[in-house]
Amino acid sequence: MASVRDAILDAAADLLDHSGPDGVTLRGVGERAGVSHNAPYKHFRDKEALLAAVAVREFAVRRGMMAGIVEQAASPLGALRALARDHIAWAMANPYRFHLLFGGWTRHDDALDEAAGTTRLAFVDILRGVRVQVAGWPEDDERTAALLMATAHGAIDLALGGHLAADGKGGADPTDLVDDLIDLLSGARSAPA
Amino acid sequence: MASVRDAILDAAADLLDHSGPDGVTLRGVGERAGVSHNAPYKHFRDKEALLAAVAVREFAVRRGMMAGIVEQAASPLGALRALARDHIAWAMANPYRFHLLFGGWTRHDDALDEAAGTTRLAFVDILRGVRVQVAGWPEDDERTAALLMATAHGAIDLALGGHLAADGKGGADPTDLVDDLIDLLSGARSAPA
DNA sequence: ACCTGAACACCGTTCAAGT
DNA sequence: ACCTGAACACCGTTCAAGT
Repeated sequence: MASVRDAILDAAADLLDHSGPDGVTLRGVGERAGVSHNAPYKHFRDKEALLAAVAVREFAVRRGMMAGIVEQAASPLGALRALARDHIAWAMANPYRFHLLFGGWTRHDDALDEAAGTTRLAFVDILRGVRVQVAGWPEDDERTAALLMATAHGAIDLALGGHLAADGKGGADPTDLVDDLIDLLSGARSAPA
Repeated sequence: MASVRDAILDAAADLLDHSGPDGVTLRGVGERAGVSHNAPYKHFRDKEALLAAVAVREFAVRRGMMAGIVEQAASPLGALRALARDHIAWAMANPYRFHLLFGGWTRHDDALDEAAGTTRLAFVDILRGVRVQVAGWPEDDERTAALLMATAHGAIDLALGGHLAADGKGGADPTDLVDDLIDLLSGARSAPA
């Protein structure tokens, strides 16, 4: 085991976390993985395909985390709140991975599309449970999922970019904002106050 | 007029729109502006400072657009909805500019910080008017602004990345999602349905 | 099938000059 | 003060070889 392919993926993920996508150089990956600077080309079409493979692997890990959180939650609404907290904490701690998974992909990749789609459907499934539990919750789970994903994604991206200053009055971190939205969806009036 | 500095900024903005930040090469900028490939260094510290200057200029243009839209609106709530539509349309039509202005900035830049801050405050001012007009609207304008910005930003970024497929059931474009949130904030129950 | 080393066409940035 | 051309240290990618 511990194939060269896996060593290359590990090296790429490491470099990504420490220096961002531009820091993932094929030469650096090769050195870290103990192979030549273009050995990666025997396993991945090019740098973009290598990063896509890193993303697919991380999507699987995230899906596993989600399942564990849902299992331990006391209620669907509790699961939703725990998922949001976990997702935000993961993104803030791993900004480059977050951007890799949920940012724009330059090229279409079937495996990546499927990994993202499966993860999204798992989330919609959880929302179905919330709707049944919470009176007055919106009917359209796909649309509510899109709204929650948009707010969480935007809050994270703005916070990472420093556009969501938590200092001074009115400061709110991503978790606060998503909690506000969940309150609104639950029917509590004047949630952000 | 038409200083070399402006010609360099125009060239950089052009290249950005057509090929993204990686497509903004100093050599390309120089050629397009009719100067050598390192003349830009006499006007900007480096490539990052050049892009920051492009962003500052675009922030000013956007602020002017905002003012015009607010002037023409029939009510504060109408102004908010029109602003959201305009912002989303601008971002979807100019994805690289959107990412440049609202994505992460690698380095701190005073002019950029001020341009973004001024634009944000203008938006908070508009929300104050909405709160007065709409009964039941949340009290904390800064926080409501953050929530609206997060949702719009996230919806745009996900849509640009193809993560918000409008095909199939449950599809929703960014404008729909922001409208849903405004409905929720306005007190309409079960908005997304 | 998997890997290597040399090579090519790019980059951003620096520097010694020029006006 | 503003600009240029050569040069340096990088990149991603390709290719002819090697096992």
